[in-house]
Amino acid sequence: MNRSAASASDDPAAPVGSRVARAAETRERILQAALRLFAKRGYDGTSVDEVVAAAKINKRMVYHYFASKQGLYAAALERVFSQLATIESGIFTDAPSAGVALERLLTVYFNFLREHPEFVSLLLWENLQGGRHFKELSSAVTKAPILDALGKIIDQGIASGELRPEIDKQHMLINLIGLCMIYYSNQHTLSRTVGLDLNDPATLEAGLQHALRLLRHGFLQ
Amino acid sequence: MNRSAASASDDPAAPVGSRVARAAETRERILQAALRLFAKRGYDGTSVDEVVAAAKINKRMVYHYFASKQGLYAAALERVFSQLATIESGIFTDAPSAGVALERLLTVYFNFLREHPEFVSLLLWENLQGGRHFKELSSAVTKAPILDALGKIIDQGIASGELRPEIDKQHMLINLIGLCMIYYSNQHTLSRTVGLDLNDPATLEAGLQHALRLLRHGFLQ
Amino acid sequence: MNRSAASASDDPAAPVGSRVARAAETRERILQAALRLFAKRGYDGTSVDEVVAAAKINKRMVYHYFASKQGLYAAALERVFSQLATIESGIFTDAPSAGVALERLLTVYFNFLREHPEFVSLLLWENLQGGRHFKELSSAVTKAPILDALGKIIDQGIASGELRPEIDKQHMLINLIGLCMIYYSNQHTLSRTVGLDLNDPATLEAGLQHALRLLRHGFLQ
Amino acid sequence: MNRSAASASDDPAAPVGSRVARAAETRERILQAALRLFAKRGYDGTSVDEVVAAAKINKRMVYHYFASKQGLYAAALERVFSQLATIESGIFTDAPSAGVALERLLTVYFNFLREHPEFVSLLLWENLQGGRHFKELSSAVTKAPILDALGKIIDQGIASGELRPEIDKQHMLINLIGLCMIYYSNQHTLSRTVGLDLNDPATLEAGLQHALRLLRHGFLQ
DNA sequence: GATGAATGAGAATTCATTCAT
DNA sequence: GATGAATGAATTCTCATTCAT
Repeated sequence: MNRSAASASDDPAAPVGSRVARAAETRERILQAALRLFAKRGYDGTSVDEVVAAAKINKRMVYHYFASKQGLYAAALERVFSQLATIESGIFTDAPSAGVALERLLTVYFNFLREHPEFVSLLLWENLQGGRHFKELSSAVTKAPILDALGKIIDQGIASGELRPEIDKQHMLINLIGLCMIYYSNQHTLSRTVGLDLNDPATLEAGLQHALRLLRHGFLQ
Repeated sequence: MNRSAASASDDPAAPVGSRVARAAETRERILQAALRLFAKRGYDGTSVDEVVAAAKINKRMVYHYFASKQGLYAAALERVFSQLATIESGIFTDAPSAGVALERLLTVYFNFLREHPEFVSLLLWENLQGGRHFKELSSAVTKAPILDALGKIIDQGIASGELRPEIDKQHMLINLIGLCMIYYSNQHTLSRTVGLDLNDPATLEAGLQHALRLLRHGFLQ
Repeated sequence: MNRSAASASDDPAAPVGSRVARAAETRERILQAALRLFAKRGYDGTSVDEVVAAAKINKRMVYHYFASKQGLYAAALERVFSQLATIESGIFTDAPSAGVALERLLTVYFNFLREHPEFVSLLLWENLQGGRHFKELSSAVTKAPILDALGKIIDQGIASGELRPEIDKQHMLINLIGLCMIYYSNQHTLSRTVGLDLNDPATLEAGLQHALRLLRHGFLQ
Repeated sequence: MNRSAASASDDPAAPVGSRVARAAETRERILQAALRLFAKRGYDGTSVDEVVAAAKINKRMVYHYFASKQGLYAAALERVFSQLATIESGIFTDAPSAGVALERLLTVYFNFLREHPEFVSLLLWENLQGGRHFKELSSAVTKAPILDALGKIIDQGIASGELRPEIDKQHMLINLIGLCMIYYSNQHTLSRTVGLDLNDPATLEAGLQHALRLLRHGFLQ
């Protein structure tokens, strides 16, 4: 968090103000502007000119650093995904039980989505486009690092009799993500459909608690 | 030919083959083409020319019937939402218990999404665009007709002691939708992230069963 | 000759001033402008904007009628080649002898090139580009219609003992074209290299006569 | 590496590996790349970036050594023309007769064109552009060195009665060049028009022989 | 109701050239 | 001498929309 995305100019080998530093800064400015605009308006809804205007750079630089609009989009996608990796650490390691670990995961993921709307947006845009660019990313970025840990937790929980034995780690992860994602992916339509303001922090908090209880107990008494 | 996809030409006041009928058919052809293209490529990714080519009509007709590209998109959105109304009937009315009713709702919704990919797509496109057009639609279309029925079911279930008392009808509906939607909204990225082919019917069926069990029991033994 | 290239608006079915007529006129104006500019500056040296400015039409019309810059170039190439077909008629039909026929051909071709600089230019540009677009043209346009007639003339001339027996119709045609073409294809460099103004009609006339004599007698006494 | 294509690094004053030598080598690499690309794609079809990529040098170097793209083109043109000077030597000096000398000239020129396609290309590009850059070259390069020798040969041939007296040295040279050049300048279009593969060495050899016979005897028996 | 030609603004991308280091 | 980042104008082509018929 204190290691900002624009780390390029923090490189000690590239002193502030040097050509290399300013170049990296330019690249980063473009990427940030693109990230914001792609998230807000999608790939087709964003023009290179808008990115250029937002980043206050010469248009040619976009092609200098990213080769094409598609390349710029791919870079933005990669950047946003690498943020997700910050979640994993410490969720499971010191959890007193499998149940607590799963609840922590739901909580952390729910809050991550709230704090990273560009992640949600880019993820959905990408899926709507058939996941084209996502397929090009290295699996280091796209693989859920949580999955392995989650598998162990679930195995232990089942073995100890804490968790129901039919639980599958892959579908469990999807369930967890679905319970969180829906509050952000369908925020605008759901707000109207169910008559709740899903932009209101209190509503979101209530949603998280509701999902946690569902997870723990199901709906049955 | 006289049994077009849409209901327009079925209007008894518009005899088949009449000018009025052909006019309605033209309108319907445009709307169907737009629906498909908007779902596939989104608003910005679809050009009026593509719709015109797909519908095999004169470009001017789009503006005749829908005034603008935005109008066409709104019509497509409305059409796709009206499909959702087909769900409600008969889910709750003859359910033996509240639990069964909720499980039925999850099942029906899950399968509805599978069979209506354009609904999923347009819904997500719309949310990504801030729900602008959705807000313009009449609440007859956007209100979840299930919500009232769901509320009664839940109230009864809680009263009878079948359901846990903290269950909230609005968040419950969101939970249900989230458990279903995630399989379609994030199909492409999740397939890679968790290593499952979410396009495979068997995988989807397993996902539905997993969600149903979670709903019923939670994860705890 | 009195059937101008812009024949579209002469179509009796399309009265002058009608929409169809004006549309054809627009297409023709674009083609004429393109012809002139491509001949003068080549494919890469000509911008669509320049064509648009010269034709005084909206840029979109170029793509409406010719789909792409390449399509426009191909149309120009085809147009210029169809002009060549005007040569053939009556060169050989009433020639008193094979020798006279060959000399007439040289003369007519030489003068055709003089009067059709765009033909020369486009032909050379096309060869420099590897003949790409030429290959796409229908053979009706690209086949030398003279070749068959020339073959007969030469056969008769050889049979009657008028012509040397080793003469080959294909290489003979190439020789004839080469003797003419060089005066136009290399006009600027040759003018300086040999110290003649190849733009001067008198010089060109002298060149034609020199080529005719060479053709008739060779250089030997 | 120390035997570069150009003569620059052979300069004894610039020892191999010295800064001067490497500088000359850089210049030469640029020139060679430019030569090849200008010949293949023409002036407008070649971008400085392509030259830079082909020569694997820094873009700034082009401007350092050649001031501008035009300067680079002029240098390429000059280089290619200086190759032509290699023809002259020894064609006429020991020819047994004027006729043999002319035939040798045709043969040598024909083969020179075959072996120097960049010469043909650049020559034609230049003519199509109106000979602009050619006019800027020093006459040492552009003057046909053969012309004087050819004049003497022809004068002697006419005087001795070997050659026809109306032969003009300038038009004669043009005739000779035309008979050769056409096989290369119009290679692609003629191949299709006359139905011969002008890329085939055997066809070219037949063409040369045909031209030689025409030169010697004309077409008449 | 239906047609297709026409428009001008804007799309992504590339151009030759210069700058600071 | 050599580097590569930076520039602004120009490139081909597409956009949503309107016009006259």
